[in-house]
Amino acid sequence: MRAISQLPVINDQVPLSGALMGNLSRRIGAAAEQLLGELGLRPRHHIALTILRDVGETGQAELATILQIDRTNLVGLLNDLEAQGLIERRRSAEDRRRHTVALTTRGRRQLAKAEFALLAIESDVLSGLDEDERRRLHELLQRAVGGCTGHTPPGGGC
Amino acid sequence: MRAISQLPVINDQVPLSGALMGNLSRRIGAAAEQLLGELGLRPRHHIALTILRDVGETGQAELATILQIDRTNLVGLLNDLEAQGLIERRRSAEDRRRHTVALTTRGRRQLAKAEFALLAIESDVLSGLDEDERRRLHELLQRAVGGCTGHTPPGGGC
DNA sequence: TAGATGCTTTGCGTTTCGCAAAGGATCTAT
DNA sequence: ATAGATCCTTTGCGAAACGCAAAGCATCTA
Repeated sequence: MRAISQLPVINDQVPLSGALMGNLSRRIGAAAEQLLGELGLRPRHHIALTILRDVGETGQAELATILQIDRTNLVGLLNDLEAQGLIERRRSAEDRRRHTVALTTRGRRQLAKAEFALLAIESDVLSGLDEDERRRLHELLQRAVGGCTGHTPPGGGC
Repeated sequence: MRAISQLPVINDQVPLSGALMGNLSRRIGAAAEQLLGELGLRPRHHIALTILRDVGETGQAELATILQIDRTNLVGLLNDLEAQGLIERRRSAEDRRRHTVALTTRGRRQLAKAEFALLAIESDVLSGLDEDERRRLHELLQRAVGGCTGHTPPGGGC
């Protein structure tokens, strides 16, 4: 979490927003990583939990696609989460080969806890903006992500 | 460029902007990486060039601090750039132990070229926003980065 | 019954970093 | 001047994060 690609500080002379967003999200990310660590999670665990909450129970193959990681690596990730009791693997009733993954109540609580703490981090990093501006920023970002919102389908592209 | 931590797609139920910015900057980053590759640059090269343009001629130790990377690794990065004639190492007149680094004219041109192309990428990724909204987004981001703008001093924090 | 599919495990190779050690050049202090 | 620090460079080691391929088990489909 200290690589060059992780903490560039760019004074964009050309109106490039990408660098600014990258900078801010990295600052947030750095703080978030530490915070999540205290909860026994790594960033990717948090991401996986979030996705699981949003899409609901899913098969592993699909989950790997959404997360854009290799299936074999997803296994280890899920093992971690399962060991902490945050998710459950269930055999699908229709196709008993499949393992379906779902958040447990404990997982839901942990996720909520993490997000509450993350909110505090953001307030801190975005302290240059007042309440109203933060709202507008969030709204603009959502519209920007828009178009291809809702967990980029298998293709990924947008 | 396909790691899990690189392409999370989060539907923030809690108003978290970090995830959204991360998402957008990663989309931009992915396209940027390819584009830069065609110019013979890697993202970190681009970052280094940008910093060099902004801060002007600097010693390597200071540069490493700004970039938040190890001095020993900076050497290789500079070797790459020097091999392409984008930067120059000069021995400092005051302290001949020091190597001072500066953009060459060629480096300046290459950087301008890269930024022009990056602008096109952003327009594409931010197509959900109109001209005016993009301006506002950029302004908000700058204000957010603000507070501790100007290349985070050695401490880094902000 | 044969073949395909889904999850898991293991192991290999790559890339990217930080860090430590050592050497040459040069500055600073005594 | 001589000793010690400082700056850059090189080399090598080790860790972490991934992709990928191979193989096994359970299960579905034809």
